[in-house]
Amino acid sequence: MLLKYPHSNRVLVATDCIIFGFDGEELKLLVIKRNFEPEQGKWSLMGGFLNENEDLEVGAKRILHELTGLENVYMEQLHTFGEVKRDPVERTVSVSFYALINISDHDAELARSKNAYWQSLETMPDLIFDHGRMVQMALQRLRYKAALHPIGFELLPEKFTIPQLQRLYEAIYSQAFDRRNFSRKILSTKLLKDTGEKNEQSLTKKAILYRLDQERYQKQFNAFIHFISDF
Amino acid sequence: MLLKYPHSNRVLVATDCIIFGFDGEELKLLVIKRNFEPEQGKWSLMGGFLNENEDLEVGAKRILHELTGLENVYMEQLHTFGEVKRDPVERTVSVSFYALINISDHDAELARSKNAYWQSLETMPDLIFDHGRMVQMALQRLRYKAALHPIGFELLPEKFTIPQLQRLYEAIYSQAFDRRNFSRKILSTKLLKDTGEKNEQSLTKKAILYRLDQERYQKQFNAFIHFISDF
DNA sequence: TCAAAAGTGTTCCAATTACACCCATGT
DNA sequence: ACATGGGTGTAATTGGAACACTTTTGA
Repeated sequence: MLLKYPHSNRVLVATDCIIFGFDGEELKLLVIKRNFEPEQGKWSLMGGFLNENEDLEVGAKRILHELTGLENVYMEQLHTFGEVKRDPVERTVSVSFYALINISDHDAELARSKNAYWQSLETMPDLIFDHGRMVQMALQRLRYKAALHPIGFELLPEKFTIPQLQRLYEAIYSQAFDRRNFSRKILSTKLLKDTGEKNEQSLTKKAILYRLDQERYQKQFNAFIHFISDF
Repeated sequence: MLLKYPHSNRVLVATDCIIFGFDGEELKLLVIKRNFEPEQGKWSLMGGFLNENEDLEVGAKRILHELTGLENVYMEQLHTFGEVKRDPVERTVSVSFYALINISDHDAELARSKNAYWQSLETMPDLIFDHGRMVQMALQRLRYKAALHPIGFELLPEKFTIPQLQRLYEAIYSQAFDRRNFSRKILSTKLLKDTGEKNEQSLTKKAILYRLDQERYQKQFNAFIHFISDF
C-alpha cells in the first residue's frame, strides 16, 4: 500500500482480555500482578498491542493464548475504550474482549509464569486504568448474553451435572434459583445429552453427567432461549 | 507526554455511524452517495477519522452532527471493525456507533449538501467495505436492545400515538403485533403520559397523543422491561 | 439409620394470546 | 350510512413460581 490517507492522527491499538473462569463455586477472572511498567506492582487485565497485519480477533486470541495456552475459546468483542487520557503513557485505544474458559483446561504454569492469578469477582482487587469498568461491562454483557443464549456451558468441563450448571448460573447472576424449576427448565431445552455416567466425586447421591448436544447447540444458539427471565 | 511506548504499530482510527430514522412507515438509514474518494459514486455510511485529543464518543457525535446538525442524540457504540484489509487504502480500525434520531428533527439541507439520503432498510443499496455488515449488526443490536429497554421512543417525535409506536415496533421487528395486546402492554409500563391532545392529521378517529414520562423513563431504563417476548 | 444432595411431580398464579365489540371521523 | 382506524374488554392458554415427596449414598 503506497497511497495513504492524508489524515495524520495514528494511534496505538491494544486489546485487553476479560477472562472468566468458574471453579465450581465462584466466578473468577484471570488477572495479572504486573511485574513490568507502567503501573508495576498493580493489578491489570491481560493485554497487548495490536500488530501490523493482525486482525483484531487474531490479536485478542494471541494474547489469550500467551497467557493460558488455549485455542478455540469462546470469545466475544465487548467494547472499545478510547478516552484520550485512559492510558497515561500514550494515547491507546483498547478493544476489549471477554473470554469464557473451562478453568481446568488452561495452562496453570504458563499463567503463573506471567504472574497471573484467578481472583474471585467478589474480592477483585482494584485494577489499573479503566480495567475495572471493563470488568463491570463484561459481567453485564455476560448476564445479558447468558440469559438468551446457551453460553454458560463454555465455563464448564465437557461433562457436567445439572447442579454444577445451576451453581454456575447462580454465580453469574448472584442469585439463587429453585433447584426443581432450574432442572426442568434446562432439560426442556433438550440441549443436554445424558452420558450414562455419574459424578463419582460426590459424597452423597451421584448426579447424572451430561454433555452438550452439539447439534442442537448450534441450531439453538441464535434462536432465543429465554433462560433467565429477570436479573 | 514525552515518554511513549516502544511499540511501533500505530493505525488510523475511524468512526462510522449507522443512523436510524423512522418515517411513520419504514425504518430507514441515512447513507451517503460518495462524491469523494475512495469508492466515489458508491454508497457508504457517514464516517470520519478520529482526531488527536478526541474521545471516541466525541468523535462519533461530531461526525453525526456534521451530517444532521443534531446534538444530544441517542447513540451507542456498536462494534469495532479491524480487519487488516477492510479499507483498501490503508489499514483503518473503525469503531461503529448507531444512532436513533427523530427523522423530522434533522437538518435536511445539511444532509443534502453532504449527498446523504434516507434509504429504507428493505431496499438498501450495497455499501462499501464492511458497512453492510455494520448495518446488519446494528439492526440486530437494535432489536436486542429495544426488546429490553425503552429506546424506540428516540425514533419518534416528542408527541406520538400508540398506533405510531406500534408501526415503529413492527418495522423494527419486521413483524405484526396484535393491536389490542400491544396497546395494553405499552400502557402497563406506565411510561406514557397522555398529553390531552389528539392527532389531528388522522382522517378517521383521532388517536391520543402521548409523550414519554421522563421520570419513569430514567428509572425504568436500566430495569428490564421484557417488551418483545420473542423475535 | 440418618443427613445431605439429587431426581421427579403437582398446584397455583400471572402474563400472554386470541379473540369481539364499540366509538369517532371524513366522505 | 359506511368505511377506516382507534379504544377497551374478556376468556383461554401458557409458562413460571412455589412447594413436597422420594431416592441414593457415605458415614
